[in-house]
Amino acid sequence: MKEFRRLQIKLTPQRLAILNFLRGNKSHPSAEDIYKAVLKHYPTMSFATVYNTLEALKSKHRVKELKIDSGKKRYDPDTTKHHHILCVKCKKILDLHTDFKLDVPEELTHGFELIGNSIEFYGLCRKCRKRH
Amino acid sequence: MKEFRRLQIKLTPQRLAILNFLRGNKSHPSAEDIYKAVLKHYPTMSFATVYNTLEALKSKHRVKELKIDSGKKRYDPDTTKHHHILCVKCKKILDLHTDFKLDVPEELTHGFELIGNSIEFYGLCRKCRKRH
DNA sequence: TTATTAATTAATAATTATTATTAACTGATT
DNA sequence: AATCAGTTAATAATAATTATTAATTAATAA
Repeated sequence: MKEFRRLQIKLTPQRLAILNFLRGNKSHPSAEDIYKAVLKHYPTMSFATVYNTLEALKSKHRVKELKIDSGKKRYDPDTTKHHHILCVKCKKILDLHTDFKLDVPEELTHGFELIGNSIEFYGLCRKCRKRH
Repeated sequence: MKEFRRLQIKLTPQRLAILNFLRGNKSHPSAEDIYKAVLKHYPTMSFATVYNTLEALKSKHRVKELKIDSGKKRYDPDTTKHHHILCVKCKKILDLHTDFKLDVPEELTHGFELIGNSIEFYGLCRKCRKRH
């Protein structure tokens, strides 16, 4: 649909399926999560297509890759500025919509041209706290 | 040496070699970087030992695992509170020793018990800026 | 609408990073 | 010096991701 036309990438049923799964999704899924979910409705989906599509969406800033969960990438369709909390036990990720001011003094940037930043919080979610 | 005795893990030449390589090292090496470097002086070193030792040092809070570089873990022997800047092109990581106050309003934590946080900056280093 | 073409799919192989297994070995304690 | 528990290192296994490529398909132009 016109959404994809705006993205300047080809509209395919596979991509539509992935985008539909991601739309409004707050679970911060991994590539595997996406693959498994979309597979149900689209049994010929391949892993390569998931990665291809994520790459396309990433390059169009329609999805953000999170590095918070070491070992695997997690994806977030919400590209507005916000941060995350990871439960170190169950690996659940929740959003944290607050704005933090991070002013870096020029003399500490080592000559870097700063592009962006990300803030992650680590903790124990309610369920995992109960389970001791 | 007594350093290791304090760590309550056995002193072995391999571990000593790894610790010596890490000591004061500001390059934020990956496991492979460490392996290759130590291999020069210690040709029987195995990858498993690098990972074992890193695990041991991590559990004793003598080294911190960084998730800033997606796809691989990087390690930092400086465990004092500080942050990092990653060059998105050459993947160089530099330290940023500034303190940022991150007060998270209770009502936004989703019931999480917060343990810690980390802040990463992304940018282009001087060299990579020049190389357009 | 159809033909063309350039991008995409999906099967598969390859790669990269990490973890697991285990027999031989070795440092620390007795 | 002997014992033993922890460690090494070779290797296999796993997990996540990227690369390859022939067949397919969406977008565009005729």
